[in-house]
Amino acid sequence: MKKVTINSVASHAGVSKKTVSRVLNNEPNVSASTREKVLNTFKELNYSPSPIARGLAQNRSFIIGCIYDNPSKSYITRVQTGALAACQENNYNLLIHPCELRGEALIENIQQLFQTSRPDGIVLTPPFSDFAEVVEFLKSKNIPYARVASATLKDDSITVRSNDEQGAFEITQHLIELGHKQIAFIKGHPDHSATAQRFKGYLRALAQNNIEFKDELVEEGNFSYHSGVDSARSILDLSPRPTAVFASNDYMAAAVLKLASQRKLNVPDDISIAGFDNAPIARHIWPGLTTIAQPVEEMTKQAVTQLISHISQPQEEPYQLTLEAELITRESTAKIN
Amino acid sequence: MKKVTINSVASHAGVSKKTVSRVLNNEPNVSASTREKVLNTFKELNYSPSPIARGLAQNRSFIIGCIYDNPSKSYITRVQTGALAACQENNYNLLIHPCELRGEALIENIQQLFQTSRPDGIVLTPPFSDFAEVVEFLKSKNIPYARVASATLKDDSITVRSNDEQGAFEITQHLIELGHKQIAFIKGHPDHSATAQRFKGYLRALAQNNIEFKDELVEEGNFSYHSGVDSARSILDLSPRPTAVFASNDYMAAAVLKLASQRKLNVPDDISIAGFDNAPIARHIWPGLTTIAQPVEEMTKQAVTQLISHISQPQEEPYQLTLEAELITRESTAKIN
DNA sequence: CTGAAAGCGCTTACAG
DNA sequence: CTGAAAGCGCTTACAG
Repeated sequence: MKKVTINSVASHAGVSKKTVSRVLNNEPNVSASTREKVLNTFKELNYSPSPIARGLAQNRSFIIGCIYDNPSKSYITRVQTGALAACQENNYNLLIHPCELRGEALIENIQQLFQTSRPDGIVLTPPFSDFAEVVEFLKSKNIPYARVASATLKDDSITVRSNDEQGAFEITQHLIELGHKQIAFIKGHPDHSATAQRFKGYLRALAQNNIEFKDELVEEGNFSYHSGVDSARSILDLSPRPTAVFASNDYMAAAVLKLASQRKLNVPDDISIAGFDNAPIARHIWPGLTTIAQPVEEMTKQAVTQLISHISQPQEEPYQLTLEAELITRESTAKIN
Repeated sequence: MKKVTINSVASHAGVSKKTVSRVLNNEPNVSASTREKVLNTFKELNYSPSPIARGLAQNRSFIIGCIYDNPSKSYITRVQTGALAACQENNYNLLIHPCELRGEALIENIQQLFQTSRPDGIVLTPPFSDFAEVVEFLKSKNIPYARVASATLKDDSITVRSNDEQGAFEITQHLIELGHKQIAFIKGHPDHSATAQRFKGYLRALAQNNIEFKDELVEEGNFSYHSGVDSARSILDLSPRPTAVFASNDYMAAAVLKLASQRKLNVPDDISIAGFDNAPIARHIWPGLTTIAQPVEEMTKQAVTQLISHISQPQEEPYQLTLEAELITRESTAKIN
């Protein structure tokens, strides 16, 4: 069977291919009868227009590329969910392209993406949202992009973030209100802007309550479960042992919980544990983790929706939005004994 | 700045565009000096060929589409990891396209994908790997596809599976060897072929050890954590309470563990719990879950690698491979008290 | 309301 | 070893 193209349809329907194209794109200036004739031919020949040909003619691919390098798989899943929602609403498709932030060939890797495909726009997720090198590259290539959860890099592009500093403040405040003063903190990945933001929120809450900051209570993690295990070990070995631990994400908090359980510590009676992100694991373990719910799906959906609308008609005003995070209290935090 | 195309390069280098195309594609029959001249022009003009134009001319997109509908996010993440590895090795890109198996418009949804993009091939993951309607559709459209973890549907296409029945047999055998006879079982999603396979393995182990099968020990889950909670409730309410629970995946097993912990049951002393998949959560919780490690990434990578090679040159022999699953024992299972 | 021509940026098939 | 022509399947810009 031969491939059916706009030409087959045109000749079969006895019209020009321009008219077929008009019907295809719902353009005006086609008589009702002609339109119907063409529509029937579509069905008869089982015609389906080639997106590649349209792409070449219009210089568009209807593809959004998602660039990420994130130790938290569940974060990526949520990003994808949000991005897909926006794409589906707009007849776009989503291409995923993980990159290694610290790889030798980051920019080459992204260039590679554009050599093999040509997304109409890129959604940048942490840590790339704040990575000047990548942002500059996209700008130099004139590729539309949107940034999710950026915090530090000033850039007049589409940006949707949540208030990490405030979230970290609130959860620390929550621990303080429960009577905790010795609150250990596990930092996230140093390349992620959220890491500094969450640390800031922690510091602000301590300061506001006149609690002395102690460097020995702070551990360097990297958002991975594994790094949480290492940090937990150091923290639980401290003497006196802190009465609470605030980890910069739920994976690391889960690691603290696991290690504490292994050591027969009772959570929250012996030690309170809090996380960040409201990842699935936060409610899948026992006790459930007190955490900060970030609207990751919503942030990404908003960012991609704006990106797509910007692609069709570039806007003057850059779209910048900050969504609020929300404290979720579960069983892992309690009043100090 | 004007867009630089094969024409700009050709005229700038003083050759025909066919020659430029030859250099681009590393074809022979270009003199070393000409090749170098063209290569230099590439750099000088910062030329990057248009994948869309090439796609139209070659009728290829260098895109693989991944179709899925899976309640387990971590499974999807692993599928993506494997598919991406294969794509990257072959200069392909990965498009993700979730579908609702039970949505009214499943086929329309997939058709939609082909109206907005045109992947060169499709990788089908559970439950679609065994879904005749989808397979038939792709076949009718002459779209190359590969199936991951299919178990029941006979189809002479590229298929990579793991031995779910044997894995389930082994983990049940493991529980039996620990002295358990009252082993509850939580089924997976009825639309997934793995569900029946895992149940079969459970039954075979019981039979082989002359343990009577009891219907009341079997709960219907759907692979989601939430369904695990419901099933766990019923199981823990049984009297006498089973001494072990084998859940068809780790999420549901984690749910059993959480509920047991909430009820102050000690795992594994009061009750042993086993899962399936070796999802991250299996090692992130305490006690760690005894489970079956399935090589999901490897299965998908193999499937996509074969798919891509089949796209370039269709093979006669269909590629069919079965990988073995492996029992991982952790702290959640122990000798019966 | 309709269509013929040119073009998107490449490759294929052929000629020399 | 090199290139002119035609074509991939659409859209754009223009003419009527």
